[in-house]
Amino acid sequence: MENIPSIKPTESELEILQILWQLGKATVRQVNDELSKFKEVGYTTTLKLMQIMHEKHILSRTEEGRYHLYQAEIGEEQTQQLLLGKFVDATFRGSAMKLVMQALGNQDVSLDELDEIKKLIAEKEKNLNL
Amino acid sequence: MENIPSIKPTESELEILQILWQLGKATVRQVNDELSKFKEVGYTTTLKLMQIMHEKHILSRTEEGRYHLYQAEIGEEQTQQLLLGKFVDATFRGSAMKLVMQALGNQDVSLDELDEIKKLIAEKEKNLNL
DNA sequence: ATTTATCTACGAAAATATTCGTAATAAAAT
DNA sequence: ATTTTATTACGAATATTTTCGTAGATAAAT
Repeated sequence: MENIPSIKPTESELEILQILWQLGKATVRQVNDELSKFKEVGYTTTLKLMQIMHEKHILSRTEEGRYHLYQAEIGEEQTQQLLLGKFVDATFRGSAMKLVMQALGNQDVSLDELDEIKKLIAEKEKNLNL
Repeated sequence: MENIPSIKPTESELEILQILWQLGKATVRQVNDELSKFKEVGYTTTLKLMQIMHEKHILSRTEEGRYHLYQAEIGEEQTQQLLLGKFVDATFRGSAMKLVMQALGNQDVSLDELDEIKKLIAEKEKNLNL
């Protein structure tokens, strides 16, 4: 880990990353099984994608006997941060504020979660006031 | 307007939409000039894209003498909402909460803006408590 | 009136992303 | 031992997105 991602994973790559962030290490078969739960995808398609991701150093892999164990080389939060920045720029013209307002306004967020957000805001305000 | 967007504009299309949302109506030349401020792009490239967007009913156009005036057919907030939903799913596994936390934590948000967000949260809580 | 500049239409090239077929290999099952 | 199954490697086909060259038309400039 610890390779600041500067290139954006594609959508398919992100799907695979999500699975690997959850599983830690996994074989192509495992990843493909997970993918198959929500989309039709051939085994060799997944394989090829993971090989490409390996070439790009998005994934590392170790040989375990006959097969390969793959692992994400870029961190989840790190990647989310990168994608979030680009998304804010492209979709909200750089205004994180607008994005947050829309997300709070229209996506599902529970009371407890709102509380957590309030805490975070309080923290932030404290820091900004220094 | 009033055509709920279900297809996602591509990145280039979104760039053009951003400009048209700002300008209202505009010619290809105007849009291309705006685009040129932050990226190299040939006139015919922009033209072609806008023609394609017109075919897809993302843009409407009226003929004014020799040239065309284009206008966004899908609303800004509507589109942001659509893209936000997909983005939350793809990047934050559906958790708007996580997205908001990350956005507040790491993107630039001012004190005033935090205040606004607090107000929105208070509103939301009121509604949820009913 | 001719030339120059500007616009649209169109097709196709280039770049990028996704999918999959086939072959080689090795393990597992019969 | 042979067959079946599962795996990787590889190349190429397909699909999608982006870019741009060329041609035709019309207005503007000379």
